[in-house]
Amino acid sequence: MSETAVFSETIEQGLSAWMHRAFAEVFPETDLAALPLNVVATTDATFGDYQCNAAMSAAKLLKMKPRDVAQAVVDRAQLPDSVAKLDIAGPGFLNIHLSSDWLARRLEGVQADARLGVPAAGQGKTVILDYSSPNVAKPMHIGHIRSTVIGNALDRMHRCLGWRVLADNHLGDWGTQFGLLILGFRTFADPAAYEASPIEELERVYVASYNRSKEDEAWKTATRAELVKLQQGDPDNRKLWESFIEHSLREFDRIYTRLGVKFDLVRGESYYNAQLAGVVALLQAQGLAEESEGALIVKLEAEKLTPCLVRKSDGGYNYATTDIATVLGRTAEFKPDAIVYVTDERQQLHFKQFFTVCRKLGLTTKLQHVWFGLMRLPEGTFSTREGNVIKLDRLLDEAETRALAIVQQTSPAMPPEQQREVARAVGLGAVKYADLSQNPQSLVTFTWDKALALDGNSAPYLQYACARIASVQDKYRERFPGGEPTAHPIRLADPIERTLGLKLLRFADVLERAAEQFRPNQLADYLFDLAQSYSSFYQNLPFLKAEEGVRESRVRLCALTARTLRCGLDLLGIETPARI
RNA sequence: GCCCCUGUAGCUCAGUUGGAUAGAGCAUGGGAUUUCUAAUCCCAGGGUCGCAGGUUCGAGUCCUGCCAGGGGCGCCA
Repeated sequence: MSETAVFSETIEQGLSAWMHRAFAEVFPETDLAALPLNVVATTDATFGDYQCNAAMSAAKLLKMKPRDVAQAVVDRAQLPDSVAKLDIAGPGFLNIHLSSDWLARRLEGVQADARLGVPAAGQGKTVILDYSSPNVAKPMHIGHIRSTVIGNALDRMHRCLGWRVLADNHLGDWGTQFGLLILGFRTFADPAAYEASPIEELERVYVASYNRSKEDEAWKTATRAELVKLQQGDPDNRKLWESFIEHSLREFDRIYTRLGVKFDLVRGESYYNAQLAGVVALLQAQGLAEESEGALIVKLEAEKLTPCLVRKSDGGYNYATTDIATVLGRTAEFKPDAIVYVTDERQQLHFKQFFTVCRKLGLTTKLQHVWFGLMRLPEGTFSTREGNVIKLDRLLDEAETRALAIVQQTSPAMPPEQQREVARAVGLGAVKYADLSQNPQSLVTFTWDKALALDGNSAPYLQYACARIASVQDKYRERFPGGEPTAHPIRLADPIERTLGLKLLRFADVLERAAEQFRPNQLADYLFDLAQSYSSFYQNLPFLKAEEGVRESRVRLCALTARTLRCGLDLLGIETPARI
């Protein structure tokens, strides 16, 4: 959606602006700028379509009773074309009833708009999204899916809103693990196995080397020496390191292709190596860093944070230094308005520390840590070292297998090739949706049944709704050849179709809020709600058998629903097969 | 010991940043199909929002304390 926006504001934004004007006109002597005068959708349709709660919060400032404030607004506010009725309920709720005719015209406008009524809120702004970021030489497992899938949804959502997005895969391609890997590789690796299945072999080597380091001090020292050699540019170690990265990237790319994830930049930690000494020098020059126990730290006592370590006592640098160098590099090169990191909850303190250090360096770019709950197994956490990981490939395979069984059962007439294609989209969609429909910050315990749910609030339900609509459109063309739905106006006569129309028009508001709050689950919730409204509409109202005019209006609502669902699912990285 | 997060129906989870009678899905019970894809729809039961105080017109949401679980706390990332 790169076209110029037709709609400069959403419905909530339009109504909120109206309420601002109304309050300013009715109470010109009081400054209400600090109050939240925004309009939101009602929680219950019986109250109306949208509501404004400002009268109650303004009451104290105005030294009036909340109901009197509301009454004054109702008495004196000019109703815009969109509003049919404004009334008061309870302690002072202002309930807004939109004109059905206005809604219908708006729906027609949205249908004609390539951007589905979504304003380009991010036009001219740049955001760098740092997500996925797996460690080289380790397999991608179910713990990586959250960062990848959530990050990619945020990526797509921001692009849709007109942002210039730079998705950067900040690979873990530098650090202590390479000492273990290099020595381990020379000692334990099987070249044939490495050729055949590089990551698996590297994983085996890593675990063996790690285990030995725990019981063999000499081994541990030797791995450190290999790391130092690598960092000093030793050609042999360098060559091995490059080989690890190359093989890992090939494997990662295969999974990213499978997941439909693309990055604009793949710059690992090693990309910033040359800048690390300069970062530390800068911190020292500004008097921010000081020596402590042989290491160099930035004290953050005023911020009530523990110190941030920027250089180890052995002279090596660690991740805080790398992250600072990365921010400095990114701001210099791309001038972003925001940099967003998507990682698990364990890194909260680290980001607080390193954001604070960035502020002390005078950096003003918005820095945002979007964290999500760590994925656990029912029996506890998992790790490569423990060897109890569930690999991402296996999860995706299992998803497709389960979906295929259902496709074969419900669509036996479909050609096998197409069944597999549908099962692929449905299975992957189910896995992604299971993650995206949840508040990112909630704790997640992995179970197969939960991750692969194919019924209820799940991607297949939404995909099914899309497939039904495609079928409706086919039937329409078949039975009414030459019929042109858009030649007829949209009407919202029945309450069920009015509800559907109202929900369709909320898309832009939901998308903006979900992106602003970095919460794809708000979009997922909305899509499910929309699909439920559609299913109810589909089940309870005839359209192909309705009279001309009503029929076309309903077919248009179907078409707009399909586009909204497709667009929304696409923003979540979920495909919608034409048929299921 | 200190800091962060989580606690909502039998289970899995939402809850638009303080709004109206706390909502979905799964599971359970009942109903709907000669007609647009039944992976559907309609209806019902099911709640001390961890516990106790506080703030105010109004608290699942904010503040304090406690309980339970998870995570973190300078040389891993």
